[in-house]
Amino acid sequence: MFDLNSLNPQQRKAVTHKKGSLLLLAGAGSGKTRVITCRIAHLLHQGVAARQILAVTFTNKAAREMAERVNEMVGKNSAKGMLIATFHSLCLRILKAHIDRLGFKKNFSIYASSDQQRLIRDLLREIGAESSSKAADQLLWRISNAKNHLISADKYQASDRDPLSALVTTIYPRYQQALKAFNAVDFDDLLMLAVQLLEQYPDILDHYCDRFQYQMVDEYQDTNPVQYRLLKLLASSHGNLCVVGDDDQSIYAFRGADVANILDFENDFPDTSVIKLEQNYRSTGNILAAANAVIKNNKQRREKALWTDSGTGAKIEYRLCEDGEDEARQVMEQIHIEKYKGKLKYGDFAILYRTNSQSRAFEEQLRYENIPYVLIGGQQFFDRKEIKDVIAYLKVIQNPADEVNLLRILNYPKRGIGTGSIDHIIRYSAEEKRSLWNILQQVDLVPKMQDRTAIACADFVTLIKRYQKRFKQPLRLLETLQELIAELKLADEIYRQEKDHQVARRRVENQEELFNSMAIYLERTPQPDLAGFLERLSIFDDSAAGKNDKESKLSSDSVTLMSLHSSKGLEFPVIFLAGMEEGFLPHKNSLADAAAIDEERRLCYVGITRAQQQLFLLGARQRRKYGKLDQREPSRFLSEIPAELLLQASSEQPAATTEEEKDASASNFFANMNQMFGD
DNA sequence: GCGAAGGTGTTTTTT
DNA sequence: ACACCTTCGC
Repeated sequence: MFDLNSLNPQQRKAVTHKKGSLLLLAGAGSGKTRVITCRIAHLLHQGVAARQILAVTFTNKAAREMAERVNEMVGKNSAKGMLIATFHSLCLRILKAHIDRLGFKKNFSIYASSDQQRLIRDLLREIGAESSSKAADQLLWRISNAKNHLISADKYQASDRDPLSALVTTIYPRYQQALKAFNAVDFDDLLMLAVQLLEQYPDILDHYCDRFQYQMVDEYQDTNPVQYRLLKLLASSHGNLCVVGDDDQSIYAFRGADVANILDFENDFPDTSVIKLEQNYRSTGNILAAANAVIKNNKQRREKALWTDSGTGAKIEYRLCEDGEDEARQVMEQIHIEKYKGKLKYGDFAILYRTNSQSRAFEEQLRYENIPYVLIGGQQFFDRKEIKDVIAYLKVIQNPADEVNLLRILNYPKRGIGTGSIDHIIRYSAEEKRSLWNILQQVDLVPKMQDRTAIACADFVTLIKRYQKRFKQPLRLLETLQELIAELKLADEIYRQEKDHQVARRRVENQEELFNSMAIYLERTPQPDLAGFLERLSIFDDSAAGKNDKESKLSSDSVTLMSLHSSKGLEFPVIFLAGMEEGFLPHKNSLADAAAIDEERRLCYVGITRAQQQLFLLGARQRRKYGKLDQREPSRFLSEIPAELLLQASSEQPAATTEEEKDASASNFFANMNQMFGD
């Protein structure tokens, strides 16, 4: 249970607020997650049924953590029936129940970026346009943007000022048609189609309004127009919407987030109560002072006065390093020192950076030092070809209309259906206006087909159908997956294609990781099925990913590596903010645009405010880039931090490359240690 | 259908 | 620098 007296007056007011809309402006570290969870507990306590409560977050991690905390507070049983979901999983739920009204079948596929890419490139090729992956990415970006702004394919307008938009007007409708023909939706469709359903069908809207009498949204400053519309619809009948956010932590403008949503909330929802949470319970005074000093350089923001009563704490340290490798080494050194000095665990440290590619140097160094770590984000696991191949099979088994994935596996592993035959079948399917799967089932009716190819196609169809049956047995999902991979002899295929045995073995092991994902899924799901497993995979639930790191999973005492974006909402005793350089933070793509620079500054603010006790800022003088050396400048944000808060050090050492030099740097580490504890 | 050779881009952030 | 992809010759 929780104690209302343990909350400060503003928090208490927020927790006990019952009906009507509520805007909670919660500064970093002001205990907002605690307020949300307490509020849920309080509602339950007041007799609100769990199933009437909806809490929406942006990330699966946040959703999971919130659910855990509520469970701890009120017990698993009382929390049963409550829905804590991300925007995407909430919408997926809505679609799964009602998507047939929009002309899709319930076994629809979800297209992630690689599927989208393939599809767009095919469409570009069809109309004879350049179909490079870059061109496809640009188009997908535009289409995604349109969807985020609720602009459907028929409403999309080309603009003279935007040379690419003409192409979007041709491709976007075709893309949507193809998706529908393949019984597939993409990530943005999850939201857009859910909104369409709620707008077009009052009975569906009523059902959800009625079901979710109390709604809470975390990180409201990051909502984009579709998400805003969705919330507005869901709260339309009762207005019991409680949104929590901080305009200073708005960092998702690039995917359509509009800070105006939080700034105008009071106008949108009449009779809104506004509560500000300004007391910070996370960081030391110095860290807060630095954060405040940086963020105050932004013009458009709600003035907030974060304060703490927990003392000034240690100074913030800035290290100017020689290069990227040196930067990583400095972090390792500091981890050893702090761990020894402060009796900290590895799990108390996080290394944050602007771009995921920066993780590599740290990973190498952590591995070299045998320090356990977890890498958050970067969907590289599912981006691996060998994983995508297996998932393609599963998607086709689930939904044979999915032609992107059907074509991916039709001749993989090789079964004697060459590119010529495939082209022939595709052409025939277009002429007959029948789906590929439809044609394949009666491939003997296709004219001018070689017998051998026809037999191969028929065998393929039999295989898929056989597994469709097998995967219907929920208790044998794992075994069936293993049988499928064994029957396809995918391991042999990998060893045949990949000459390097080490690499090949790694790939095979990666495929086997999917078994772990499946096992985890089966453990956690009351009524498992193939569709549910695929959903988990495509919605990037990192718990479903099984993650490639077994050790760090088991002994969760690991250093955390992640991008600034994924660090939002988290906190660590010691934070290393790496790459404090112009071009990284602010990122080079935002240098020309003042609004973008402000967003980078908020990103910096987010990073600083993750630290509870100690903050280390690092940057390099030079970095290796495409093999060349690149000179770097310290980030402008560094100069916005008052000098008296900073302890500066610059690494004089040239980059150590040989083993002897590495030893030298190790002895240097002990020299530093002695210096620290000498007197 | 295979392998070699040459060409390309990679590095913004997420569901 | 390197991995990945496409293309071309067989």
